[in-house]
Amino acid sequence: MDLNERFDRLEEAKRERIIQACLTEFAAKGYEQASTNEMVKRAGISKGLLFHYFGSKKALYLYLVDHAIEKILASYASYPIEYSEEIFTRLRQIGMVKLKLSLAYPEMTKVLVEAFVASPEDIRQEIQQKYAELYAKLAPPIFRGLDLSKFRPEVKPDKALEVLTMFLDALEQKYRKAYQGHEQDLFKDVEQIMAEYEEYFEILKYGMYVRE
Amino acid sequence: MDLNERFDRLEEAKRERIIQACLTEFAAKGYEQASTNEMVKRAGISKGLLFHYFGSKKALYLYLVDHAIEKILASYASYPIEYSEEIFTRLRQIGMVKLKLSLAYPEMTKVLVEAFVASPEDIRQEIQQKYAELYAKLAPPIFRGLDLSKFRPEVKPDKALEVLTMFLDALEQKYRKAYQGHEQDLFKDVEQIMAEYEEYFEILKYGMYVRE
Amino acid sequence: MDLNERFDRLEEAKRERIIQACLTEFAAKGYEQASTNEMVKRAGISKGLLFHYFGSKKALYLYLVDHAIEKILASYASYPIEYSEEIFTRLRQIGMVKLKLSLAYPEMTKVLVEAFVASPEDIRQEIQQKYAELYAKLAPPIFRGLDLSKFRPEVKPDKALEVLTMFLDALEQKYRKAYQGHEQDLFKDVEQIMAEYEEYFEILKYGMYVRE
Amino acid sequence: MDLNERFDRLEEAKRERIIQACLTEFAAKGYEQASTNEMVKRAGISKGLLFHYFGSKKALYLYLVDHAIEKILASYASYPIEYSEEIFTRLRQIGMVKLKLSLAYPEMTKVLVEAFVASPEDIRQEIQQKYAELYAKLAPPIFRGLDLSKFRPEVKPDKALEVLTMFLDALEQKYRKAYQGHEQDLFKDVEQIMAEYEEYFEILKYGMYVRE
DNA sequence: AATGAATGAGTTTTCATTCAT
DNA sequence: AATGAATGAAAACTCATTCAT
Repeated sequence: MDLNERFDRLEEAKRERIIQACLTEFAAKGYEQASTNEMVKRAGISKGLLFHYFGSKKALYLYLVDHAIEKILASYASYPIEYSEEIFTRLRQIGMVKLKLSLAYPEMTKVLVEAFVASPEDIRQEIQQKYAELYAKLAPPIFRGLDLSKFRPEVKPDKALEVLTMFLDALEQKYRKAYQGHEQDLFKDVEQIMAEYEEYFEILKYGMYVRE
Repeated sequence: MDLNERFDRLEEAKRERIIQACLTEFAAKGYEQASTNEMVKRAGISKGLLFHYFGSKKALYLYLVDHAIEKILASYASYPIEYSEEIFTRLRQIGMVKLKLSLAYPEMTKVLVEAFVASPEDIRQEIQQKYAELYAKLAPPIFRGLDLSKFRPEVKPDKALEVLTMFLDALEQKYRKAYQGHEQDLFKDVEQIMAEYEEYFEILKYGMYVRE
Repeated sequence: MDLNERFDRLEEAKRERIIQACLTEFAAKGYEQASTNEMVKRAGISKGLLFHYFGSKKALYLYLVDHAIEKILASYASYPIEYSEEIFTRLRQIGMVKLKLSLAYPEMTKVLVEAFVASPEDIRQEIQQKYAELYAKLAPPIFRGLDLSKFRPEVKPDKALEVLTMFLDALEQKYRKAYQGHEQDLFKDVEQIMAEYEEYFEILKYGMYVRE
Repeated sequence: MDLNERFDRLEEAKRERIIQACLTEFAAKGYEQASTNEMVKRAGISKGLLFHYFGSKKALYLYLVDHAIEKILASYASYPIEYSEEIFTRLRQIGMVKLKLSLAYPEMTKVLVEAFVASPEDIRQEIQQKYAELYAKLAPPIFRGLDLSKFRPEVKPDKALEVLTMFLDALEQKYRKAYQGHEQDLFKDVEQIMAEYEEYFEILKYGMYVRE
C-alpha cells in the first residue's frame, strides 16, 4: 500500500492532529530547522509512526505542501467571484480572496511560500515542477474573458497585467505582514482594506485606461 | 576589549578573508545551515579564533549584516543621483541604483534579504529593530524635496509613494531572480532595463498626474 | 500448537513462497542486516503473520537453517554414490556431490555457511550444538568400510583422513567462489572439475600409499 | 590537517585505548553490527571525538584494517624465518609464523578476515583493491628461490604450491578455531603443533617428491 | 488465521561552543 | 592571539516485535 494512502485512511481526528502538528512546526522553523521529534511530541504519536506514514521528512513536507495547495484551492473555489469583464474589478476581487485565504490559513501559506522560495534545492525543484502544471491550468481561466479594449494604445495589455499582478502580490505581502500574529483581526477590517485596494486600483486604472 | 573591536583591528587582508569566507557560507546555505567549520576552513583560521572574535554564530551573523548594510550604503552614497524634484525620475534612478547594487553584491544582498525574512525568530527581530532606526534616518532624505503638486487631487501623495515604492521593490525582485547566477550580465543589459523601468513608470505617471 | 507446526501445516505453495522470500533475504544480507519487512513484502504476507508463524527473527532463522540442512541432506541421499572401499575414490565422489549441491542450492549454502561462521554469538552456538549431533550421526557411515590397509605404516589413517577432508573443503570453497553468481555454469564444466579433483587426489594418494 | 593524521598525533596511551576499544567491538560484532556508541563508551571518549578523528564509521574501519595489516606485517618481519630452499621446510615455517600471529592478535585477525569476506560490498572492494597491491609485493619473495627440482615429473609445481597453500590455510583455520577464547595456550603447545605440521607435511612431501 | 498500525530504543552523524595549552 | 581537541545534545531514520481488530 502506498504510504500516503495509509495516512489518508486514518480517522480524521488523528490525521488532522498530525497534520496540524507538522504544519505548525514547519511554519515556525522552516524545512531544515523543523524537528520531527517536535512534531511527534506535539502530535502525541511515536517516532516510528511518523515515518511509517511518510517514509522521510522530505516526503512528509511534500505531502503537506500538496495538502495545503489542495485545501487552499478548495477554499478558493468556494468563494463566489464575479469574474467581471472589467480587469480592475476582477483582479481586485481575486486579490481580496487571496488575501483572505492567506490570513485564514496563515501556517499553510507560510509553508507554501517557503516551499517555493526557501526550501532546499531539490525539494524546491520538485515542488516548482508540480506547481507549474497546476499554474498552467489555473492561470488562463483567471485571465480569460477580460475586456482589454479600454487600455490606452500606449499601454500594452500584457505589460499592464504584469504590473497589476506584481502590485497585487505586493499588497498581499504588505497586509500579511501587518496582520502577522493576529490574522483574525483582518476580518474586522475587511471593509477598510477593500476600500484601500480600490483606491490603489483606481489610480492605476486612471493611468491605463483611455479617458472618456 | 569589545569582541568586534578585536576583529576590526586585524590587518585588512585577513579581516577581508574571514568576512568573505563567512559571507559566502551564509549566502550559500542560510543562517542555520551555514557551518562554522566550513567558514574557518575557507578562511584558513582555527575554530577557536572565529569564536575569539565573534563569541557566537549569531553575533557573527549580526556583524556581517551590519557590515553588509554599511558597505552597501557606502556604495550607494558614491552613486551620483540627480535627486530630481520630479518624483518618477527620482524614484526610477534610485530603483536602478538599488538594482545595480543588489547585483554588484549578490552575496551581501542575499544575506540581507534572508536576514529580514527567513532568519530565526529572535535574530530577525533584532535585525528589524536595528533596521527600523536606520530606515527612519534614511527614508526622509530620499523622499525630501519632491514636487508633489502635479498629482491629481484624488491621488493622495503618501498613497502614491507607497504604491511606487512597492512597485520598485517588486521590479527589483523580478530582475534579481532573472539575473541570479550571472549577475554580471546585468551591466550589459542596463540600457534595456532602464527603458523597461521607464515604460512601467510612464504608465503609473500617466495615471497619477493631472493632464496638461 | 507449536509455532513451526502451524507453519508446516500451511498449503505448500504459500509455505514455499515464504521460505524462499526469507531465504533470499538472509542469503543476500546476512542475519543481522536481513529485514523482516523485506521478507513479508517479497512473500506477500503481513508483518504479523510472519511472527505468528515463527515468533521471532531468530526462530525464523533457525527454522530456515534446519530446513536447509534437511533439504540438502535429502538431496544428498538421492545421489548414487559408489561407496567404494578405496578411500580416495570415495572421498572424491563425496566431494563432487557436495560441490554440486552447494552450487545447486547456493542460497541455502550461503545461509548455512554464514550460520556456522558469521552469525551472532548466541545463534552460532545454538546451531553448532545441533549440528554436532547430526555430524556424529552422519560422519561414521561416510567413513565406514574404508580399506585402510594401503597406507604406508608411517601414515596414521585418522591423520590422513583429516588431511583429505580439510583438503576437500578447501577445494569446495575454491570452486564455490569461482562460480559465485553463475552457479549453473558448473554443470557444463563438471568433467574438467572432476579431472582436477582427481589430479589433486592422485598426488595425495601417491604420498600416502605404499608403493606397489 | 588530515583526519587520520590528527589521530596519529595523539599521545600513545589514548590512541591505543581508542584503537583497542574499536577493534574489540568490531571483532565481536562485525562491521554493521558494531556500535560506535559502545566504542566511545569503552574508550572513555565523547561521541563527537570519534568522528572528529575518523569522520565516519567506514573510515574508522578502514583505518583499523590498515593498522592491523601494518602491525601484523611488522610482527611478521620480526620473526626470523630461514627461507630454506626446501619448499616444505619454508612453507611449514611460514605457516607456523602465520598461526602464531593470528593467535597473538586474535582480534585483529578476526577483523581482517571479516573485512575480506563479510564486510559490506563497497568496503570489501576498497579493501581488496588495497590488499591486491600489497599481496603482489609480498607474495613473490615468499615463493622465490624455492628448489622445484625435486618434484616428481607428474606433479606440476604450481599445482603443488596451490595444494600446499590451501592446506596451510586450512590448518591455520583449524588451530585458530581450537584455541579460540584461550589463544595464549597456543604458546604452551607450540612444540606439539609444530610436530603435527611436520607430520602432515611429511605425508604430502612423500607424495610429491621423487624417491631417492 | 491474518492484518498492519504502533512502538521506542537504537543507529550514525553533525554542530556550535568551550578550554587548556 | 591562536590552536584544535573535546563535548554532548540533537538530528533523521530503522527495525524487530506487539496487539487490537
